[in-house]
Amino acid sequence: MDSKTKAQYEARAKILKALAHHTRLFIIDQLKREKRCVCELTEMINADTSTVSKHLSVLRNAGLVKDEKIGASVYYELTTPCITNFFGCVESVIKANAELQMALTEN
Amino acid sequence: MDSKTKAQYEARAKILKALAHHTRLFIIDQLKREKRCVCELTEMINADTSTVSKHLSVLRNAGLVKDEKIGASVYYELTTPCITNFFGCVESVIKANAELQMALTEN
DNA sequence: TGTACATTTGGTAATTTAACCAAATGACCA
DNA sequence: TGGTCATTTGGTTAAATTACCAAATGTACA
Repeated sequence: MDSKTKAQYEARAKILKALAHHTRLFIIDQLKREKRCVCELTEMINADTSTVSKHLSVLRNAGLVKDEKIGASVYYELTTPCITNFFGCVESVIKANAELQMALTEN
Repeated sequence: MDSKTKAQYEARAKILKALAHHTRLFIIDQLKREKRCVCELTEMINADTSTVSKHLSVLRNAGLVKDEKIGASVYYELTTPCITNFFGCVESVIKANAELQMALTEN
């Protein structure tokens, strides 16, 4: 694997790393529906505001969301909604794993 | 976020975490083309065999690949090829980020 | 049986991640 | 201006991740 190829995979991995946390996946799902400010998201998620803010900055650094200040609040929205198309396939992996597990425990 | 919902997002995050490493993304791309054994993958990737083996076990634990022993070799293949459909959207995020970066550095 | 090859597993050190608290910054309004 | 709400940033700690080396396990074959 040459260094150029490696850099390309690293760029992809950066995006996936940003998605790879349950709180951030929840945020993505919420933003798919509508813009939300940090305080709204914080209320939905059971965590400190600073924790939610940091999750949002991870998503922002990956280019997955953008923010807009309105009054004292900062609203976040998805930059690339296609990102949620992926979850269908993720779900099918989860379902397949569950079925495999079922089949194994039957014995 | 109730505990059931949280568990669902954690299940998704587990899959994404398994994908979130440049070496594992490379492996996924290779396996999309054809089955490969650990030694073939190790030769393509510049890393120790044990490192590659551990990456494969991460993918296996997530249910993304399955293995089959043939002679002394273990061949890996994708369980759910749809996983690669996602990369198109990931690329579009990367491209958008690059364009944004260009626009910013122009000033 | 002995040797070589393929793979996995265990151990260690360095790095990254994530959560919370506390403090700083910024906006709004009485 | 002073107070309050919204958000971000810095600091600390605990846990997870990754890479490599060394050693164990399994397969094939002379």
